[in-house]
Amino acid sequence: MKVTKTQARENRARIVETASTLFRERGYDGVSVADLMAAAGFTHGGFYKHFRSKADLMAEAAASGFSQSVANIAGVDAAAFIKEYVSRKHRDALGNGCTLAALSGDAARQPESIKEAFAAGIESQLATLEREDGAMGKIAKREARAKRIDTLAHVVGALVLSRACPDDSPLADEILEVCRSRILSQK
Amino acid sequence: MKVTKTQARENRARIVETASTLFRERGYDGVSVADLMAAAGFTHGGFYKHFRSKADLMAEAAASGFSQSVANIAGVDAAAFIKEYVSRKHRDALGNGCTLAALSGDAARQPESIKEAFAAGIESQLATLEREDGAMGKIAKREARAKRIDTLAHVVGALVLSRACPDDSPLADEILEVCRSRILSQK
DNA sequence: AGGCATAGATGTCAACCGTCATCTAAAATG
DNA sequence: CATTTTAGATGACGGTTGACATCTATGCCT
Repeated sequence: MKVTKTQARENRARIVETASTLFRERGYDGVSVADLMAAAGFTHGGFYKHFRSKADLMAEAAASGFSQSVANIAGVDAAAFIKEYVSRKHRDALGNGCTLAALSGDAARQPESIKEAFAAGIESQLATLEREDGAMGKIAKREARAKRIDTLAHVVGALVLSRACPDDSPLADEILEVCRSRILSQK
Repeated sequence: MKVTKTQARENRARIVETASTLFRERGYDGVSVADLMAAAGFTHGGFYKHFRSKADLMAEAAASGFSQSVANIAGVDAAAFIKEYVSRKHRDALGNGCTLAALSGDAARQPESIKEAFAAGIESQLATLEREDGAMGKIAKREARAKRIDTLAHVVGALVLSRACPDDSPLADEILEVCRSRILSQK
């Protein structure tokens, strides 16, 4: 059955959003096109009317995940960001959490087009963390960027490591708590 | 054809080692049992004479990767470890690099038995980094462990993020260099 | 030396993969 | 209102997946 042009665009967006969540939960190889379309409420056939390939969707879904993250952290200061990011709640919310933490490992083995989406996602994440700009010299500016990159890597590493531990294991929580307090104090 | 008992044990070990490398390169879902056995020089049929399932092998391969890492960093001091870990060479050596950096993202979606192998791997990694023990009070000891956990998360995050960027992209190198110098200086 | 146990080869299984050709019914266009 | 366009459904394709049953030839134990 056919559908309004606007409806079709909405459906497409729904596929991308569903994919974004599903990929974070199960990884790129853990989600088939048929799974995905079923989760979005369609049969698998229509997929290729919207996307040229699964890889194309992977890149779009990543971009969607990043812009969702950016929207979530817009307006919060560095300390609040760290506290939310390095938390049990975030760790246990795989499908709705940060795309970087959930899929960077997978992205490393994917085609260049997806890595480009990740690089763009990292940059936009860094730009959003930029809260204390104002008047700054060149050196201070470079230093501020370095600090943001370093902090981002740090929080991602903490989350990734904690998630690799068994659910509810002491080590998983210890990693989170230790890293959270240390990242905050050295900011 | 049958084979000596020792030969069979060697063959089994070869399968585990091959798996350890292949999994790091392509992820758990990116390596089929047939691929793996072929890479180790066998046909796929014999696999289930050695392992109860693919998941069983995944856990063993992870353990093998961790003990390889531990052997590599035994005897080096913290600064040298950081310099080697957060380097282009390590980043570009996926199959021979740290299992934590290559597969933690995948492990998060795997059965509990594999996460247990990762938790054990993290602990042994921490124990190996323990170089400056000597006489220490309880508080100092806890502080030292916290520092090691924090550093491990930090270096893993740096590598994971750098690998998610396009090959030879400026951002990939920037992340590595920024994080390396910052982790070293704040040690 | 002879029978048993077993490593590995071979082949098969149903389920699944990404991709696409085809059909359809309704929306868009005129 | 007639024509063209197209979103989505259906179904099929060649290939691959993890798993396992079977066979065979050989090392092992008595």
